[in-house]
Amino acid sequence: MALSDRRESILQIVIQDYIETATPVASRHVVERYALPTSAATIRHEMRLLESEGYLTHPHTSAGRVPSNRGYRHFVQSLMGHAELGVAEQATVRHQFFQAAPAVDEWAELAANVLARSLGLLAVVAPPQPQRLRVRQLELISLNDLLALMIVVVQEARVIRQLTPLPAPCPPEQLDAMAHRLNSDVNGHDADTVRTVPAADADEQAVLDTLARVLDRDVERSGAASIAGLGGVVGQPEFHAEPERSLQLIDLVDRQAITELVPAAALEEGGLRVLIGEDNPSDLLQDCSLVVAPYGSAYGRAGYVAIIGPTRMNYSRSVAAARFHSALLQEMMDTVYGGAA
Amino acid sequence: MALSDRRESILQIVIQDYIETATPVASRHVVERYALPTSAATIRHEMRLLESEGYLTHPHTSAGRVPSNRGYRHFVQSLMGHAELGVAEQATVRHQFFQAAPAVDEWAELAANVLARSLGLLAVVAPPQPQRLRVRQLELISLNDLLALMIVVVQEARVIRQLTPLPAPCPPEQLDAMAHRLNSDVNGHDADTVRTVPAADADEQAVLDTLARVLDRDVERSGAASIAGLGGVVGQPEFHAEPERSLQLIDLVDRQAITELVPAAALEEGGLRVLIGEDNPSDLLQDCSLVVAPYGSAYGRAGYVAIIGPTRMNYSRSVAAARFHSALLQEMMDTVYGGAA
DNA sequence: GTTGGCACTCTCAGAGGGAGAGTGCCAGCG
DNA sequence: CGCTGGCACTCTCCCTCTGAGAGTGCCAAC
Repeated sequence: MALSDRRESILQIVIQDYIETATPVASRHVVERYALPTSAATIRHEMRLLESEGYLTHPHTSAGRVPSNRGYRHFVQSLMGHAELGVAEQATVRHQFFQAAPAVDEWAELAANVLARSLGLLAVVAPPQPQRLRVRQLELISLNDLLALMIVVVQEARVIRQLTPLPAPCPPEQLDAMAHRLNSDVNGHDADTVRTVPAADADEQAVLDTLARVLDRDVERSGAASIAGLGGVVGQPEFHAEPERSLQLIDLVDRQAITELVPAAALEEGGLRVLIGEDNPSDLLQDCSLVVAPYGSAYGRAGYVAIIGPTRMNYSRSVAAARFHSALLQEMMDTVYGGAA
Repeated sequence: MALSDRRESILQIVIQDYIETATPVASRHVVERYALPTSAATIRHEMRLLESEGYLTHPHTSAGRVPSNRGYRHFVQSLMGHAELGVAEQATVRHQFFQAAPAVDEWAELAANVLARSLGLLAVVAPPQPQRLRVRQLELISLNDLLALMIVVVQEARVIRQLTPLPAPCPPEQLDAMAHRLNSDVNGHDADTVRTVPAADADEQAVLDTLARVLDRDVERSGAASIAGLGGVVGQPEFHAEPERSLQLIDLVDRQAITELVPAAALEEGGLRVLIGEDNPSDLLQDCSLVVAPYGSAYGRAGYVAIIGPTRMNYSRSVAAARFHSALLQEMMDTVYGGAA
């Protein structure tokens, strides 16, 4: 059922006002604040119809109107338009990335921090997960005769450090020689092919075993997402009323398990998605919304930029910010990896 | 003023009971639960004296007794004894460290996680901060003609990654040659001496500049502490009553600024310290206690293991765990760096 | 020094009541 | 037919009051 123009703009006003004030919106308030040419009674009448169509709700008889999830969904799809981050803000963010020029692994963290600060919501940024890691350079640093620090630079622009025990004593010069010898053998190899490289002695075997293991392990671990903005989101009024929910969320962030909240299905299509309330599979997010923007699918399982907040979040800003950051991360990855995929 | 034996044991019972139950301890409860050979009235009499001496307090007339900060302090100094972690628990933790054999930078994170889980409190583990970083090995990986990924292995067993723009186009082979050339020039140098190395051309100058900058920058950054257990600590009953305080704490953790709460003075003496309530300089911790165990002072500014929780924390377990983990980290650093300091 | 008894104090939870905020509806008007 | 002002109605919120319960403080007796 299509909504009349006036009804749509009233819906828009109610939603925007509620997003801003977090208190139920009264008919009189709407008329006064937005200087509408109608009376409160008329607005009440329209609101009543909007409610019967499922776009608004009523906490109790004598309260103002609150958007329903259906209302938010309509707002996101048709009403809010296609906002972009302001030019100045875009420039500031780009500056932070290119000026600080952080290490590749820290892009996600920087992005999460910037997003969390600017939106006051929870931001989760997960880097793409390569299917496999290929060795680019192997370094062995002797710590003592029986222990070496292995440093592996992989083609996927990550660096892995790992302590490696050596079964037979191996002085520094010998270790250097081994590293030199192995480098040509393992260059470009992934975990599986590293396992087929023949070893000259027990120490070499130990090094190769460790190498294969860390290449496998880091494929898993690389999914480690950066999280920021917990303080902002649990400070939102909707969390004051329900401390248990805050605790659950805090615990999830604390255990770095927040990624469970982002359903894999949301990443498959490749585009930006907004999950509102019960759209979320997780119980914890039944009163929350999730904005997900995937990126970097060319480099393995896609990474994403996600924003989590109460359903009463500023969708316009959130969507614009998520879109901008995912595009920026995509652009930076393309610069660094080139067509490496 | 010295306490009689009986009064001391009553104080001990009250503190331990309160630590366990988090509710004010009544005289009758003490007699019944601990099967004392006296009547409740006698206990009341003793408690009254303990209160007049400042070891206990009274939330209100008809409530049981609660330890005062002075009481906790006396408990920590004289009553709780010198507990050690159980042998089985020690073995489990050691196993986690040696089995997973995480990279050096991840020790702190692992320690924080283990501590937080086992104590249910906030754990902060900061690695020692070297005064300066010295280059051990420099790698340059060509991303395109104008952009290189610099990887610096420093003697302090850390690895730094940094994107480096190149003012003049530089093909991969040339970059390799430059890295090779520079390696002998910068080996063993710190930021200051790197700045004195002469450059052959603009690209080399750019690389050296970046190198000096990151060596400086990472000295700061290496202080980045690992934090875990936020969920556990804000779940404690003392935080339910004061949501603002929880929010402040959450925000501090979120901003990674929790290290501000650990006063530098506590690290100077070198031994384990317990700061109770108003011992803490921070306002936020007026009702909390902090257990700090420094380690690794031989490798720069000392790192530490810190436990933060309500004053009603299990001091015995916390102190034992902090002591054990700081010793373990010290031991692991000694293994890896040898006498490198 | 220890004990039982008893009055006293304070909290906590639930009930009641008035003020305030907003709606729903109706009758009248352009 | 849509819009408007008016008014009754409902629900929350906050304040107060009250009774039950928990523990202490003190006293007189052992």
